Amino acid sequence: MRKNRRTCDVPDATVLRLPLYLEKLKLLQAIGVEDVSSRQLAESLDIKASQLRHDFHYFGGFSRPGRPYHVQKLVGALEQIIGIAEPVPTAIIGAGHLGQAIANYQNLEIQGFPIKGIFDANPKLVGVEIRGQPVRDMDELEEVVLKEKVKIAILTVPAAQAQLVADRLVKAGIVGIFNFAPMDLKAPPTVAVRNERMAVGIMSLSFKVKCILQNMDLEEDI
Amino acid sequence: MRKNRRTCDVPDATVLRLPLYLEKLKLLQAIGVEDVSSRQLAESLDIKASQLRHDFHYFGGFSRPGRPYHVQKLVGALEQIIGIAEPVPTAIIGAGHLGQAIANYQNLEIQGFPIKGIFDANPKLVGVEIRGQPVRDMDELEEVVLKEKVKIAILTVPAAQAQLVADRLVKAGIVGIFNFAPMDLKAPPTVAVRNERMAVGIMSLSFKVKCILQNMDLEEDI
DNA sequence: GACCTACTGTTAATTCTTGAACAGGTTTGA
DNA sequence: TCAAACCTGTTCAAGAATTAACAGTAGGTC
Repeated sequence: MRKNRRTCDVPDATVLRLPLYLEKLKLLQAIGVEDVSSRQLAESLDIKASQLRHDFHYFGGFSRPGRPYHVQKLVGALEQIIGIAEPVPTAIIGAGHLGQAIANYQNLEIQGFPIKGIFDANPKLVGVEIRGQPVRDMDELEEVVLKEKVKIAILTVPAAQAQLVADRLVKAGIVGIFNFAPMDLKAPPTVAVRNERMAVGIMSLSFKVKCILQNMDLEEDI
Repeated sequence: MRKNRRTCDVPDATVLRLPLYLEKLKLLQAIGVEDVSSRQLAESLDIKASQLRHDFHYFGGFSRPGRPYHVQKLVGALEQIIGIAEPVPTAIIGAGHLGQAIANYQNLEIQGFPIKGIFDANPKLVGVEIRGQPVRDMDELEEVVLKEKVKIAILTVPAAQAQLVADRLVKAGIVGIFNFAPMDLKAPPTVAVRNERMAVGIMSLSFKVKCILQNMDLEEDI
């Protein structure tokens, strides 16, 4: 019991690296590599080996000292830790371009997030088939969430409706919300929310672009 | 000159918050608010006021001591810093669902990133109109980048082609690449790259979901 | 004018992250 | 059997980021 609790008390920075480790390891697995050392794995991810071992140390016991990691075991362990050892039923709310883009992204299913429902309020979209399943009316939301035991909702509705929909999802028993609407959602602490902001991404890129251009100008002046 | 250089020597963590500040400030501006204190602004963003002042301190001189910030001035200053005071010509490479979703996201243009070209290798997509402009063939890429002075490219092509396209973009003189392909791009240091990984987002969410579910189980057991 | 309140810019302290170091354990090969 | 080459788990130091504290200014009010 204590161990479970400890497993969750991990820095965010580490949690964000776990998927990267998993991805690389699956790649290695696919080409038949059996063992990998912390140095090899870290190098391919452009981080320090000590950091990787440090990260793994939060969970402990991925290898025995002296031996490199066993790729397959490590993949299994990471899937357990991330919580995708069992598929996590997922729904997409909002079947606009972004919702469709995500629904069509087949890797989602492979990575452990089968799409159990796609919803939209627009009657023109309801009924349209996306990757073999129909877009459903928002009315069916609670019913499907309950029946399919949906745990995670991917929210791609307009900002104006995002909080409203989120409240419905929370009431329906959703545990995690992946929000693409350009606004920060509020939810009780029993629901995990991740706000994905495209604007943040492109603006932080723009900042760096501006710096590069300035430096180029400076060097020209010399 | 020195000041410019200093302006770029800012922690990533701070840079990532600048767009959030800007967004909130624009909202305030839209409803006619003229002044805002660090405490008010920080509270609405769920961060500490001291952190906000600390962030602004890297650039300096947004207000004079004793007086709150002037919303309009602050918006202008942040736009300068982020590099969107002048529009930044942008292109989208890959007109699949994700590319179309981004192209249709009108806020991009408003926020300073006008789309000067949408490209795809698929002949079936070439010519299709998206928000008033045709999808172009990849052959035209270099020409358009040069003519329209495109600075940032949004990459939504399959992982297998991402690096190839990126190399072409770099050669063509692109300064920033916003990469949505599930792989880390390599580029020379004169080109800023931001790799956006959806898998990382949903998996880190899954980790938290798992922790919440475990804690709920634990409490039930008591 | 004097005082009180609200505010910023700046520095100092604290907390979090990262990176280095090292104490063993394992295998290989002479 | 012993040494050399690797390897991990763990601890410790260095470096960043966040938060708190404070000095000093501005404006309002009596």
